[in-house]
Amino acid sequence: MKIKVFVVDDHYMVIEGIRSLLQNENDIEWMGHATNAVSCLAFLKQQLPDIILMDVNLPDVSGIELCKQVRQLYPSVFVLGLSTFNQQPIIRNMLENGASGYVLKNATKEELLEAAKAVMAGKSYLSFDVALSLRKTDDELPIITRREKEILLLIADGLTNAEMAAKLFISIPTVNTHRKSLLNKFNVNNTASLIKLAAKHHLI
Amino acid sequence: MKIKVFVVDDHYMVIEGIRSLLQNENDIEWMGHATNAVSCLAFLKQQLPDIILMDVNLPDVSGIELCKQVRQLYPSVFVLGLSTFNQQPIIRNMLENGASGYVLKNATKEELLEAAKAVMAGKSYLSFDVALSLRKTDDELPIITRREKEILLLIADGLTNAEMAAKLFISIPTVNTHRKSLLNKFNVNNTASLIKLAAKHHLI
DNA sequence: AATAAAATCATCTTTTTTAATGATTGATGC
DNA sequence: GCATCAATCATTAAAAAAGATGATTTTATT
Repeated sequence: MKIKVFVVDDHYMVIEGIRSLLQNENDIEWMGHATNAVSCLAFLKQQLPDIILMDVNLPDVSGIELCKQVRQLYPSVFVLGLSTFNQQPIIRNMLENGASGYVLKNATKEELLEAAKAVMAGKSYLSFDVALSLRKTDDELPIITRREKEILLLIADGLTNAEMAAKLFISIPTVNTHRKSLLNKFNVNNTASLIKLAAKHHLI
Repeated sequence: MKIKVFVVDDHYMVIEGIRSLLQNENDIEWMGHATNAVSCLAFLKQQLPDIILMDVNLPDVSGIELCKQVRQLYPSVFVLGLSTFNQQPIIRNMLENGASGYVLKNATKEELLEAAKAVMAGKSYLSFDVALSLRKTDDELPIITRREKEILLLIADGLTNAEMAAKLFISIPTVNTHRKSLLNKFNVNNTASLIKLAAKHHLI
């Protein structure tokens, strides 16, 4: 029984690369590809693969959203996240939305096959670097509350405390409190460092 | 006379994709690949391709640096930049360091061939989106001076004006002046917006 | 050599942020 | 029901950034 694989990625080179890597594998059946979320969903109405290799950066809908939809509509289809960068929040998000694993684009053929087989066996698979960085992140990225995140985004948009207070219907001292706890949690001394860190972790 | 092509990219999928796309082309001779700058330079000591397809994000040295070195050591070898994202400052930098063009990783086989031929004919080639965004950038990304850039980096590192002044052996008002002209040039009102914008454009 | 651009410094004012402390209310989880 | 945490607000003060203007000295560029 071959593993039916489908790829969603907006880069032809990557699609072609995966196809080329897997084409002579006896265990793999290539079902085709899509370059965006819409055509991926259209394809799934016709046929169901066993595994979708899914890039997280798609031109229309984000891979995270697509992953969520696919898993809801077709629970039998496993999703393997795929991307160039080792971005913890995104990877975390993919996994929370039903992805069975995550491989980076520098994966070898062997790693791809290993991942596919692990997923088909009901296990999950993470590239070594991904697993490593996910573990590290737990310690490094502070846990911030809903409200703090909201404030963070507004700070990044350049609002002053007064503007945020008006926008959120709360008092200026309250905004200030959240702001201070952000600085505390991220262990920085001023807005500049805060925004830089947040940008680095793709929070804004 | 076939065009001899060599690829430098740290993603196997991309290398394999390009190889697969070009392998049946009569005009193209595949010379091999490297996954980092060091092995690329090692290869060039043995043989010289006509064109190097070069990713800008390499694990050891940046593509920009590698491009510069290759062009200095082997002026007959053309470099075509290659990357996932349409990052204006990086692209600009590659071109300034001798690259003959730039293609995105969602390029089709046709586009790759067109780019290769253009480069061999002494022309330069830019993906449509790249050309578009480079033109747009001229208006959108302000030109900042050396000193301003220096200040920008220090602000992002969380230094206060006083700390920067001490570090750069200049007065606090001077730091302030640079800081204000940064806000002016980026057309923002405060540090938060400035850092966010700078991060977006990969300046910090 | 002349012009323009960059880097430097000064003064003064206003706005904003950061800091330090304390306190109340409501929700969540055990 | 009790403990914990999130979210709210208050007061006061110091530090920092932002805004407005003007001026001098290097450094590039033509």
